[in-house]
Amino acid sequence: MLIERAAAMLGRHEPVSLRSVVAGTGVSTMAVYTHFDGMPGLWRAVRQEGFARLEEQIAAVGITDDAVRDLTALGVACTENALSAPDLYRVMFDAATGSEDATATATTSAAATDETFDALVDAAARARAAGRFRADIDPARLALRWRAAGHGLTMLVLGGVITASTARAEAETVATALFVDAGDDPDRCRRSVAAGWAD
Amino acid sequence: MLIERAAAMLGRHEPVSLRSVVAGTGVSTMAVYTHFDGMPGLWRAVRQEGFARLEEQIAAVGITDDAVRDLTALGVACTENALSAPDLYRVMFDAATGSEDATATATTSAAATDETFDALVDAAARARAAGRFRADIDPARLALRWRAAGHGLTMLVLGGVITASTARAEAETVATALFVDAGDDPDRCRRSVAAGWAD
DNA sequence: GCGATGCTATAGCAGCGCTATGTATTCTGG
DNA sequence: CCAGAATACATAGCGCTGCTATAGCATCGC
Repeated sequence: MLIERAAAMLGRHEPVSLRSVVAGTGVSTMAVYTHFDGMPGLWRAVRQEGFARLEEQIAAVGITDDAVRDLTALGVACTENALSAPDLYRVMFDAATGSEDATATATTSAAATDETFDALVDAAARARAAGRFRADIDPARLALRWRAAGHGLTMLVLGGVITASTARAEAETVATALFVDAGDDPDRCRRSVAAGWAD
Repeated sequence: MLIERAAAMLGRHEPVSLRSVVAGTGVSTMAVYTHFDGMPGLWRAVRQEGFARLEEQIAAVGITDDAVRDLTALGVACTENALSAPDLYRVMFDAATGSEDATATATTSAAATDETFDALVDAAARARAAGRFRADIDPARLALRWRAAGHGLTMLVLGGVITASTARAEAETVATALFVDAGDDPDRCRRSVAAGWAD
């Protein structure tokens, strides 16, 4: 399928153009228009494919009785997904790539993000129910803070500003700071966060 | 100059192309090649212009005796700079935009980031010297955490995933969590962070 | 004054996304 | 089972992109 092909070319740092993506497949450029309504539609499909892969990786994170570990591990899964396919990640979250209308991209990203984001919110809610976080903590807000911080570190890695190992170390500190701020016990939080990276 | 023109067109959401940027200026397309070595060079120049403006806005943040407030305010200045010119911010930090070689963009961003980043590191160092942070805190690492979190929230706003007001609220919580984690007194930290937004 | 050097304008290249058009193929109704 | 309708296809070409080769012009050193 053209979507997988586009994603593969993206990973190989090859330019993905209307003509290059259909070259060798035997199909013509018109197929892109009948199936995807043009290149913006193909980018949209690639974006959804990226979110599907992210969702898959998110689902692979097991649920344990340590919800704080789970919450950490979910964030780690997002980051690992991004670093394993940087260009795809950029297509997913950067409205400029694919030169599509920014608002359309935003809608797609926001909707697709919600699904993968639910897992983090659930983990945060479970942690609160287990007494790890204060009762007045909004799980969605806490998950957003954690996800946004990870997203920022990831984007800086993708932009070449910092290295992946630096981001890894700082993410651990940030996670601990956020979760302790939400009410978790510092020592216990540190252990849970560390466990979140231990596969 | 073509750089300002390109930045202005970027802000007006107009497509910035070789021909469109020179249209009306009287100069020919060749000027872009003699002065900027092609479109990638022009994007590089626009990026530097963006960092210059950011540096200007960073410099406008006054130094007070409350270094934590200053550190917060510097992060706020970065965010405000981004939201006031979203497309320019994307060009600055997104390697894909301008379709330049990713590594070259990374080098430019990393180097230019260092200069604007120094102000945050200095503020963090002053806060540590004032006893607000623990002695074992690395100012550069703490500043990176704060900046990365703000960057992540900003990118999500630019991507349409969250609103600016949501980012504003979460940034305050994140800043407090990070600075308290670094050793600051919770109540005092909250006041300083809040003051960071109060212009 | 004059040759040399550097900048500029023009024309044209290959590539891009996209569309109009004619053809083939596949569903659908009787 | 077959005619008619609807859909998907390949081709050719449009206007645009970044870029470059060439020719003309200005300026500077001597």
